[in-house]
Amino acid sequence: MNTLFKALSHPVRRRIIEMLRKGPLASGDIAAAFDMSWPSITGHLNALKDAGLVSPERDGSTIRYRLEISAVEEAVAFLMAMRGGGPAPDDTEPTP
Amino acid sequence: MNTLFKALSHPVRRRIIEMLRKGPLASGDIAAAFDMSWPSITGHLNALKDAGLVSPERDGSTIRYRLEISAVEEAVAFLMAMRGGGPAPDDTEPTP
DNA sequence: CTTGCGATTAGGATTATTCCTAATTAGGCT
DNA sequence: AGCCTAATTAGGAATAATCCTAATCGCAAG
Repeated sequence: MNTLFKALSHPVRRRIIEMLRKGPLASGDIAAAFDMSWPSITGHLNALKDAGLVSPERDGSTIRYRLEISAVEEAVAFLMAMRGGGPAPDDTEPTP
Repeated sequence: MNTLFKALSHPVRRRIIEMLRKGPLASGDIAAAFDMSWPSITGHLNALKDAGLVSPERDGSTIRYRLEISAVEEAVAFLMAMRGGGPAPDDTEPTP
């Protein structure tokens, strides 16, 4: 859960998620959309992957990243549980 | 929006939010619930306040913090817009 | 095999977070 | 006034995040 919210805490990573709403994109296409070096984007993609928010799939030489909507849902559910009257959500996985 | 998600990205801050679900709490009561110095908790409370997630109210010598549910809703709405088919959410306020 | 393109890893500099102790402010009480 | 409790601010050390350039890996043609 911590990895998930940490991943969501950077504007570039949120923008990447938005870009992937319409479908998977190649790493290079994502990098081209930012005024930032390609290796930096790879770092952000790794953060998103570690959070379960995206998953890479190879297709020949290019690597496409697909949005994993379930992880977004997980974050939504957590926040809803946070403000709702139900049981307190379990926020395991403390800072490593 | 960035301040909001940054505030949500720390487990202690999320736990503070959970604590405030049932009603406002004094700064000291919050600090007592953590194995952490009081000044550190003050720092986290300031982060939450800057994000609009909590608001302090003085009552005599104690200061009580109240959860601002609207800010949580804002985060929920943003995430739902992120995975939904509607227009892309505006993620203004880039990294300062 | 070699060359080229897509992409990631490695290493390092810079900046931001996090947390502590010590000092300070603010209010209530005698 | 003086003192005590509640809480914050100040300053600094340790850690983590961010971003770059240079080097490397993986695959597909020629």
